[in-house]
Amino acid sequence: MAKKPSIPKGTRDFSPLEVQRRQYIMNKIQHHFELYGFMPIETPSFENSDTLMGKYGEEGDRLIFKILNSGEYLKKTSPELLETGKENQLTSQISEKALRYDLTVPFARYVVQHQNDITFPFKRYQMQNVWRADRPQKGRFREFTQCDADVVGSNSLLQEVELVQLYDAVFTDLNLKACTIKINNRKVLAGIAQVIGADDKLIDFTVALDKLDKIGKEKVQEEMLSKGIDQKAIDLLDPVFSLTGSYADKIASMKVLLKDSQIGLKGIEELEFINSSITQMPLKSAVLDLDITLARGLNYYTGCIFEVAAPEGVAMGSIGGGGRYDDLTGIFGLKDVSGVGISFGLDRIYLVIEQLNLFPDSVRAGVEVLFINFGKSESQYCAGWLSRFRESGIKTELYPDSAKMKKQMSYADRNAIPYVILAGENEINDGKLNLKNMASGEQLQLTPEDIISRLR
RNA sequence: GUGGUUGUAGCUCAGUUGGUUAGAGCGCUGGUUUGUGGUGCCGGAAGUCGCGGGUUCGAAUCCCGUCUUCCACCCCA
Repeated sequence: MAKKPSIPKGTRDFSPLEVQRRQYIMNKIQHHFELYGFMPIETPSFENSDTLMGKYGEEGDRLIFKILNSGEYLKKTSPELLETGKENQLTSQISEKALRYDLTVPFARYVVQHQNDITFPFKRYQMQNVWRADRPQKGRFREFTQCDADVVGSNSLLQEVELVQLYDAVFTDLNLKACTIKINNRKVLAGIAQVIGADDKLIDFTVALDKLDKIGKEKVQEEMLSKGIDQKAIDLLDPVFSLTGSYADKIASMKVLLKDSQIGLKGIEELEFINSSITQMPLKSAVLDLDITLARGLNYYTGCIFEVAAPEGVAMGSIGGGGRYDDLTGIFGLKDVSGVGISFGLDRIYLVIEQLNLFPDSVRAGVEVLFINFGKSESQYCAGWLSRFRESGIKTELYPDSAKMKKQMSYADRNAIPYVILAGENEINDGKLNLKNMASGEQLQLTPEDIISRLR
């Protein structure tokens, strides 16, 4: 046998059942996107490199899949550059295109490029693959699907409120109870950094703080120290480390800490508004939780940030994330257009639903009815009814060969086809069909019309 | 990018201190009354033991390299 073919690491094939289940999730998400007034768009799988590079931070740039130029790609570069190995310069010379890393940046590019055709505020959704040159691990792939909904051209905090409700609506519909929607605000983080006198270390500070629930207070403090944040500043952070209680309690203590930071208080005010709005229209199954340590999110976020954690007991990274970005389109030359959006991680949601056994049995591939093939004349008799069944919306197939009954029956069995129809000489003479229920074994001689009305 | 882990039939895995034709279960396939599947019984096909190199009389087994799997870190959906 020839060497077995394979696929690149971090990619997957999907079986019929898996595709069916992915579509089940996507259909729910799409349904709610549209209920909330979002319109679909699609963008190319790859963009010009300069559209993507520099938007996700240094780490992000490293993880962008670059596409090698076609033709004589070394022509533009010089031997010296190859020798010295200055990768950044070299990459930009031999690669001018890259696979998209997320859907938000291409969307910002889309908005700027088509600004004259767009009526603001513009609400779009997009469900497409993205690629990251990451090392695969649990729930992490190099090719995966994101489902994004964003609004650009509105500063209103009502958008944030709606997006929280949208998260809740989708997860409720997927029967994924008790997801935690964590919320924080970049302004609050900036405020804290300001108050402790570490404005210039904002990124290091937030990255370290983000790890609090994972590695604990001591380790976080160590990391901050090692990044050059001084002990006095870290001492000032104590109230943040020991923040407990309800959303409102946390807000109250943060107000005290941030009393001298204008930007910090602005962030608190935003968080307060969202909470009071949600309190008036309670979520159906998700929990909104203020998490001051939540810092992640890409470079471009400026206001509220979101992250969704799977239900308790499921070990999985975040299954969704998003936030407000005030100036993403500014990078592409369109000022003063604020955007806010959320993303659903299809692949991780799939894994969570699978682990919790929440895929409905009705989500399955394959037909509902198999006609057993008894031979040429019998299958011709069936052929007419096949079309009638299909026109009635019943997924139907005829076994292609007049193979042994055993083989045909076990085909039905293994494909979990619920009904089999036997039509041999006797049935043809009576003008009937023999309908067999595979689960119960029950068999009935019925007219084709009877069967259609039963199955429809 | 860092650290660890894995790779033997289609699938899940055994394989003893390196020693004759590499095994099991499941699956596949044929038979078991010629119009009846999921359980039984009997038979069969299928693996240059991830790939490349090395040590050895001899390597699935030891060494080196490489790719792959999975996990943690970094980062993220």
